Amino acid sequence: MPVVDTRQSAGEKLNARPDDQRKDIHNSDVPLLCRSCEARHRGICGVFNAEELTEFARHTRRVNHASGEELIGEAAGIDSYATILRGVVKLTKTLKDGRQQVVGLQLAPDLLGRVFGEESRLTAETVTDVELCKIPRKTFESMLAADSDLEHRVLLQTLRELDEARDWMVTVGRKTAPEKVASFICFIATHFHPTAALAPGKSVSFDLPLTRADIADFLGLTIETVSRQFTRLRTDGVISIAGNRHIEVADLERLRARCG
Amino acid sequence: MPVVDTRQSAGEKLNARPDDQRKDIHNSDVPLLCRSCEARHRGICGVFNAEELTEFARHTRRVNHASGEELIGEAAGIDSYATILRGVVKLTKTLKDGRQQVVGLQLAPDLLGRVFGEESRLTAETVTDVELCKIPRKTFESMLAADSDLEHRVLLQTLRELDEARDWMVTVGRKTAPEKVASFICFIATHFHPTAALAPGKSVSFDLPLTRADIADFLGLTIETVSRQFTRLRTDGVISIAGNRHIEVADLERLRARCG
DNA sequence: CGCGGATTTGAATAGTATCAATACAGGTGG
DNA sequence: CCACCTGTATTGATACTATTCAAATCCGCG
Repeated sequence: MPVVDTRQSAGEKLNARPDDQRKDIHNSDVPLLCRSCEARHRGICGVFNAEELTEFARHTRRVNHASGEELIGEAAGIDSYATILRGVVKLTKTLKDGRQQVVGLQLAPDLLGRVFGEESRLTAETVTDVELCKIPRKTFESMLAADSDLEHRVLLQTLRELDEARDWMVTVGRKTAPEKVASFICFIATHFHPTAALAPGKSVSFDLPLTRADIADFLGLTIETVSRQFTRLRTDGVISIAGNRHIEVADLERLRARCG
Repeated sequence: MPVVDTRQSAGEKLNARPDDQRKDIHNSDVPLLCRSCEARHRGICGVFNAEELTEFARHTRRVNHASGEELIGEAAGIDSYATILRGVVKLTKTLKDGRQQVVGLQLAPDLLGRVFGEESRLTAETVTDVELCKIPRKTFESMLAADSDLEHRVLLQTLRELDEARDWMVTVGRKTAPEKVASFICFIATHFHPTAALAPGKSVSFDLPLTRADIADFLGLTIETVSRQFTRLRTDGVISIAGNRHIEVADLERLRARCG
């Protein structure tokens, strides 16, 4: 079953803080680069006022990555953190013989990088074109040590990731292949296109950010099984598929009924 | 593969803070209840100096629970947090038809309860006799808001839980039944009996805190399959079993070789 | 010692993986 | 604009792992 997205309530919690009005008044002083940035409101840097943001932006650097690039390798040293501005990143773990498991999906405005970790315990790889706002590791860590509001936001994101990971453990560990695939489509529909979830009865359509191979690695299945389940959902009239990636869900409730 | 336990380094990080010596000088002022408490050093309350601890202890209450008791129900309101002083607690999620997945195991000195969560998204159940140090929800949350060191410790625990959850996703999603069971025994040996991990070549023995049913729910298998794999490990001479629960691992490396 | 729950063992079955071949989509260059 | 080409996805036949159902055995405990 899909997670309740805590981002909304997290934002409210922070916006309720007393010093927040001041931040809004200084809106016009925010760095040019940040002014149109969505992450500034919902992401990690949302805790900063104009002054802090200027200082922060001095160290950041926007970087683009094509789909399929490895951002962080397993057991690689971490030299920077990044906020995702656009696109989707998959977090994977790989066994010695090559079997792979996707352990998380991140998108704007998530923070990328395991805080307080000496080295990465997983691989981060882009699955779409991605735009990042990078900041050097040391810089971010000292800001984190100095700013407990910033650390608070990191905690909120970490808690959300933990909730999500645990939801997926149920799906991966206890659901059947048909249920897994239905759950995956539900997950994408509700998390990547939040408006969809709010229109019960209406049809929802979107592009899957992942290949069948990625979906298989996410669900602990093979590509063939994933494909067969997509076909089954299509022939049963629960979804329609256009050009492999584009999915239209006629009725989310009917899909949910198949999630176990 | 087992996680590197971050508790040690977390403790060091905090102990390195400048105000820490002061805390030690006042050791004799710590509340009687806390003085012999292991959790005070490694757990959440390790951030407090004597004064703070006295204030903290004014709100806490020690509670005992027998094995098999439900501490928090799924979708139940949370009215208190607790530090585990002794015993093991399993965190589970259940599908509508009763299929269950264990999504985490907690033991002393872990904090029990999803911070900033309106209601629990999982069930917490004791699997051994358990002793808790409970504190009312509101009290703990206001301390959390006021004390960023406390929040820092919560963040460290959350990060550790996230790492662990992701490790298990690989095991549950991508390993075979024999590998899953071997991984589980390894996990218990290294996490619940940390000294064991430090004695390569030497035999390790311990009691499993979980029943076959719990292990099955943890690994996404059936009891029968778990049992068969235990038998196989026994007949292969990798482990020996006494009275169902007691396990002796002759050579951890041989067990590790079967973890995939 | 005997009871009840937990565990082990066995045989049959179902579900998913594997191996192999085909079809399709999307991009490239003529 | 179309034909080609490559990587991706689908489909099919078979093998195998883990589940299911059933029965026997073991363990802890009164």
